[in-house]
Amino acid sequence: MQEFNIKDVARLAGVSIATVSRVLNGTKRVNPETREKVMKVIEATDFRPNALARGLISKRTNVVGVMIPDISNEIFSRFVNGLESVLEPNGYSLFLGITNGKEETELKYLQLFEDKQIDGIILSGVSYSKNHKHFFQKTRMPIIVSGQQFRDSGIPFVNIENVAGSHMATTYLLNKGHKKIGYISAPLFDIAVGVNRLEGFKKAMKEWQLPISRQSVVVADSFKTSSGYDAAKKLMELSVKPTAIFAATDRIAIGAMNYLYDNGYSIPEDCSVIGFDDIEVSSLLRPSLTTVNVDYVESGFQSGKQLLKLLNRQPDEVVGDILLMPSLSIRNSVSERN
Amino acid sequence: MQEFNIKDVARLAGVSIATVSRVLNGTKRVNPETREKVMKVIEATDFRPNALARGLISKRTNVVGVMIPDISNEIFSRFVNGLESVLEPNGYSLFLGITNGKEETELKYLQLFEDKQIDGIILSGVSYSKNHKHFFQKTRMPIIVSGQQFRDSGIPFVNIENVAGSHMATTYLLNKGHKKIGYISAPLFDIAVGVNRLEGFKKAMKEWQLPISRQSVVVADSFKTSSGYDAAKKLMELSVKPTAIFAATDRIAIGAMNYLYDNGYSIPEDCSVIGFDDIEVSSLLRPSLTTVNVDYVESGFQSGKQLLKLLNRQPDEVVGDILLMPSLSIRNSVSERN
DNA sequence: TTGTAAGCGTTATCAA
DNA sequence: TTGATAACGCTTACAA
Repeated sequence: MQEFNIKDVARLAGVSIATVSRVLNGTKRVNPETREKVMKVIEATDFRPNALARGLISKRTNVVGVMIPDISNEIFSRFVNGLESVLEPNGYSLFLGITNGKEETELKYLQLFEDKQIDGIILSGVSYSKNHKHFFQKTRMPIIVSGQQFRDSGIPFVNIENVAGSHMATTYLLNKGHKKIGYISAPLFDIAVGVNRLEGFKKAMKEWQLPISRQSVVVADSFKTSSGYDAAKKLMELSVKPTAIFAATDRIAIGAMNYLYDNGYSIPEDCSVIGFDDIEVSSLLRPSLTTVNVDYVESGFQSGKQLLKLLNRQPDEVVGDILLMPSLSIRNSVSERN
Repeated sequence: MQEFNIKDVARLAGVSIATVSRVLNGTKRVNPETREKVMKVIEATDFRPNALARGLISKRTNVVGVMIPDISNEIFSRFVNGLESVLEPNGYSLFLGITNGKEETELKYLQLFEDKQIDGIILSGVSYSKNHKHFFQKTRMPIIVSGQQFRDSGIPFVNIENVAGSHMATTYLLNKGHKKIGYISAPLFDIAVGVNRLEGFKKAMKEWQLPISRQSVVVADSFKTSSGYDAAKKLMELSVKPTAIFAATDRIAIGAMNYLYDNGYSIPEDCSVIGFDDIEVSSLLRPSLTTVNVDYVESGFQSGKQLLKLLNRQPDEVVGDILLMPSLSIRNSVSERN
């Protein structure tokens, strides 16, 4: 590949390879004159040191491994975006592991990260099996997990205040006069998005001393739009129709909106809709979707920052967890109700 | 990092490191018994060879560098998705370079790819300066470029039939009876999306012997929704309003739709809208957007396949270019007109 | 079939 | 301040 190596540079500059290495790394003192001489050769030959050889001995590769289930999901791509914005300026590049949600692939990448002597790992949307746990216990790699937390693993996390977020959305609806609120939950195997967001809804309803009928909470089959569509159907076919629907994710909310649209309900007059995530589409829809804004770019940014802390930490320094507070993006899908 | 190395395995198995290496690589014949013995130690110790050391000598890293301007842009994230779906099963992992459109960052990653002895490069949405050209001429790395083409570079490309696509969309409008069509072009510095798509529009109009007034073609300031909004405003303020708007990208089309919606025009009754790309939102909008479907996942898939060909090619084998034909996604934003 | 030993291109250690 | 030289962990001739 590269014709030139450090040996050639040393020869051309009339010094030893050790000196060239010192110039390259800025380590230790080098006589300005020799330094100049070497630099000239380096520039003239366009020499660049082999990163593999470098990493082999120095044990540092300046690469961070990122593992996510799906890059074409906006939530993760924005996360990676935020990650990159803090890691790149600090000299780290990204090694991307896309798992498609398969545990087997997850474990494969975890091993690959070690094989390649990557400096640190960022995880988001990955499972937490016995095998994972085993890996986490054995490895010495710095790890940050985002959008979830691995209980008792000691792995620092960056997560969203999901409970507070849905509490916020529910309270907003309640303040607007809605009492009959239908909740479309995300699948409950997802603790953060499924369980926690439902919890925030229940909490707010309880605070207003409003009962939650069994039928008014529908658990969507998946995170897809179509599941929101189906769930909204169930909700609107109840004898007591809700005046507002709160969906655990924007995608699900959009499915619900489409059901309403397709069946002649006007939004928000006949039924208000509120979502969670604030994906890009939400502001583009007409009516635009009122939703809980989660800054996934920021989440990536913070995750990257935490990893940098782990990478540069002092022996006794502790890197804590981070919880990001969502906010409300008020748009046009919710109206007043008496 | 890894406590164990090949030496330890060799010692524990009572063989030489060369034998362990042979077992590891399946190269050359190894006595089944010794092989068994070694395998047992490998499994018992959970030994995994150091990829850096391996790459250093073998000159292969099983890593492909991917360079794109923005991962949070759906078009690129789907592209990466397609790429991964063909590269991962073939044993390659992705090294991701996000450039944010900065030439400086592009060049940095190009060098990084070489430093890290990456096996091949996939480029999409990158510029083509003198420096780039220089790099491409010097490097021996297999490269595939997608969504664009580097003239006279000899670099195989995978691209979309942009001219045919917009010709198709225009013809569709014409067949629906539209004669006064407003075209919102993407910025013209982008050859593929700006120039080529405009060309297809003009071609179709010419075939129908319809004149194109100067005002009926508006070049958007950017690829953003807001630019589509502004452009639609210009179009609808003309003395002769168009009965249909063709926007060079869905994002721009959505901006146009929002302008129409906000100003009391109903779609498609008052004005039809057609887009290009078929991003996810388009099917979610109400009315859903009729648009030219471009399969970016497929584009990534094909790019990956072409790179694999380059990586495994015979000395005299030629890897050609690929042009992907888009199709029409007919939805509800276009109506008949007399 | 197996082992010895020479690299791969760096950094790090120790003298000089 | 500089230069030999020994690692780093592996693959691969070449010998045995």
